Amino acid sequence: MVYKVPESTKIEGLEEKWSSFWEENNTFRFNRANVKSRGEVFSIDTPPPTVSGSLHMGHIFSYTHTDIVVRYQRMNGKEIFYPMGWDDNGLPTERRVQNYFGVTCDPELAYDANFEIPAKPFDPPIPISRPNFVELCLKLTQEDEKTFEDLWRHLGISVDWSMTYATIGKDAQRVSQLGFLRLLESKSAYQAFSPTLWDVDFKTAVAQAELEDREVDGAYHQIKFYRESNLEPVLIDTTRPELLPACVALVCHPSDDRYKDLIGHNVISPLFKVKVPVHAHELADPEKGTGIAMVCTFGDTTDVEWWRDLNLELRSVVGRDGRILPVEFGSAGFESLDSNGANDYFSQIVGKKMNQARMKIVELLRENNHIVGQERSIRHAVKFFEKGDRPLEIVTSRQWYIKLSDLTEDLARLGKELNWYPSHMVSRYLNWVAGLNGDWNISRQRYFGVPFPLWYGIDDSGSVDFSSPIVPAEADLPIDPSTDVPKGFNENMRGEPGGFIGDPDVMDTWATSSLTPQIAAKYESDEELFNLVFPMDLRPQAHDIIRTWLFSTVVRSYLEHKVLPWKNAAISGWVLDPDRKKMSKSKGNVITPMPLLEKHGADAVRYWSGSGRPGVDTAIDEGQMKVGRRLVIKILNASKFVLGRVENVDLKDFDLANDLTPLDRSILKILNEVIEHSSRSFEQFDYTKALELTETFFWEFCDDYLELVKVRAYSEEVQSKEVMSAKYTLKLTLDNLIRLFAPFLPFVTEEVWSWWHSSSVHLENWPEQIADVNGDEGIFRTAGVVLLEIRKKKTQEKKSLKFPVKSVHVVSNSDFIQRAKLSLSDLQSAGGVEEVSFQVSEITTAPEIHVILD
RNA sequence: GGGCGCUUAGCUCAGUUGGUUAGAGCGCAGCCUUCACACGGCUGAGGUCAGGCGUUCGAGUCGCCUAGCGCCCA
Repeated sequence: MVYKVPESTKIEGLEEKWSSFWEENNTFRFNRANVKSRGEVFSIDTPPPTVSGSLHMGHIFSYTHTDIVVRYQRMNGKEIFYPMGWDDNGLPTERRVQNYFGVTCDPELAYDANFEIPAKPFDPPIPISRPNFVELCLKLTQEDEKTFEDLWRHLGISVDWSMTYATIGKDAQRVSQLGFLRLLESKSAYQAFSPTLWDVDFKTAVAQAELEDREVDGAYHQIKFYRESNLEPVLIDTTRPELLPACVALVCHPSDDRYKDLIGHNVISPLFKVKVPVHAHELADPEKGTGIAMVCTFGDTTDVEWWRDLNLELRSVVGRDGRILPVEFGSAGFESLDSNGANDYFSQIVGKKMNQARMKIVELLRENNHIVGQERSIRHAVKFFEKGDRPLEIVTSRQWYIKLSDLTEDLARLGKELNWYPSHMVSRYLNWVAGLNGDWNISRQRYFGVPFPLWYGIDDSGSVDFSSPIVPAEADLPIDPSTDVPKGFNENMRGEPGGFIGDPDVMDTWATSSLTPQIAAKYESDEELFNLVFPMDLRPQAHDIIRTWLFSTVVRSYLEHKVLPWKNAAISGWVLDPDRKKMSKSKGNVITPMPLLEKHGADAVRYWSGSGRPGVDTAIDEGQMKVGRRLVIKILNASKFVLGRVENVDLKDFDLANDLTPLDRSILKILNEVIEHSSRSFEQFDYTKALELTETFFWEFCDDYLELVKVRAYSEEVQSKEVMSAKYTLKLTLDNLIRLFAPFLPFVTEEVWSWWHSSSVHLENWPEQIADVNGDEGIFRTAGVVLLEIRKKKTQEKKSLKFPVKSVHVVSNSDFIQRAKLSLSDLQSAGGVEEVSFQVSEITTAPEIHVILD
């Protein structure tokens, strides 16, 4: 074809030009017709980004790493299965919808078909029905997805946009519900009425993986209990005096002599006069407070352990809204030695929020002389929902769980079987698995999520029978139990005696997100596809979601398929702000990607990303982006030069062994090494090394090789072996360099490639070593050393680089001189050297090169 | 408290299985408008490899200890 080398090169506009070219030509479509076996596919399971959040540089960073590897694998002959998912399921979306439209969800309301989206948010917020609310969620997430997709296209992420999925989409619902029914069948899922960590603002249960310890201010209050036998006071320290009415026992350490005589006896609580037993338990810390603690149902997770281990009574006083529940002292479970007094005190805190109840109880204790001394301020770790603002409470409720307790050994083994990049990340996973302290609660009392595909029968007396759920047929999935009706019932039996109700809860987002390999691969709806791509080759993600996303995906894959969901996990680090601080909204140091992409160009931003090794936290560095941009410009210009002189050179016409000069063979030898090392690095997911090797070689190629052969390359003497050798080498080297750079800099490489090809460089073969080169790399290196001395002399003399050189005298060992002689004419023309002389000296360690200017 | 990682030039980072004089880029300084490239190029200065002890003919690299930083878990 006729070369289309532009008169002047320009860097702007490459993103728009080539991203639409790729879209129009379906360049990155997964085509199963090209594939005969699983081995010919490279499949990627990326954790879908949360669309209701904003895109940050961490996304750019991590997704670029993946894309670099993907583009290498594609050129290396693999058919690429690279779908993009959107995580639009769950709380972040609900919260965003509430703020964006000024609405709240009230599940009691009926659907309003005429509901109109407000031009600006309702103020104050108005309640709407659950179906209306879900509609708004879907609408907003679609807009968000568009923004995300635009950014990915701008960045040149080579996903197949025809395979996009959403974690709230029909397929995701089907797979999540199917997965759940299978777990139910295998008894890996069970429901229980038990203490649950509860966020009082979101009004939902929270799982272990969503917890976060935060240091908060608290205060110890020293309260008097009284021995049943002689009413002697027993002092306990507590940070939660408001839970006094929920106290069910006191505990001390079995070896704590101070309280030995109390164990097995009762004490009486102040104010409420409830008789509670004293027990010994290993978890009581003799160093903490007075060494004897009050157990309440429930103040924290230790209370839950004590309650279980010691078979204590249940006295719940904490409501799901975080307020004190009404209870009746004197009734079953709340027996008191003075019911009237207890109810009188309790009436003063009922309905109050925890903080207010605490102040009131302290006041009452103090008035009645049940408190010792002043409160002592402390800072202590308290459990929070990672997205929440108030400490978690523990309430007792019906929840669905996935059993993990008997899986820990298998999960640890699977973790070790996975190839981790970098390898030390496995310890994060093993650490988490070893620390698991319960089963996985997958119920959430929320609205926007995948519903449990279950109904419960209602008996004739009107009470719900949770013990034998009614399940739909797998073929009917997905279903919504709040609108769909189980077989054998009709809609007007909903909520009626003898009828049914749907499970009101939705699944934890992780219960869906843990199935992304199955969702993307269309498990049980496209068996052929699933078998071609699962288990996936690569899971790329950041290290902060090992315990959540990676872990839960391994769990689900093991429970459903008994295998790992992927072969490799590439863990990227975090992006830090330019001062190496973690970026966060509260610090106000978040840097958004689009302005940087527009300022430096996508290739330049990718260049910066590509310099971040797997697992290493990396600071945003605009300097690196500038370097990337300079590299892009250099590629354009060097390509323009090379292609301007080699149009009529046919690479096929050449006999490498006989037609090439020693210098030309030398640079090709070095190119071969770059190809070999770069490929090997890519196989280890060490794209950074591959980039560095290619970049270094490219600069050598430009600075030294192009200069050395310029005169030969300009010649039009097509009969001259030397001239044709230079042109051949230039063309071949450029051809390989562009392909070596393609995974990193998809836009500029495609641009340059288009100057002399009609196809996409991204579908070309990854470079292979050039055969029959037989080069001595020392020849090029030697020429480089001499050239450096010539340039140095000119620089020192403040002369331009084209200033002529009268003579160069080289004193060195015979090896060096022999090599220098083999590129003599190139050296002379590149340096403008009139005369070169050599002197062999085997005692000289470093070569002496004397340059005399005119 | 347990675990993982990091500490190399002013900054950001490479440094293979231990092996001459420890590398790169940025920044800095100086120079060059050169016929691919000023959205450039060339040249240069700059390091007690966190500290200590040990193994070794030889340690940035291996082992132990100490300090500091970051993260994960409890």
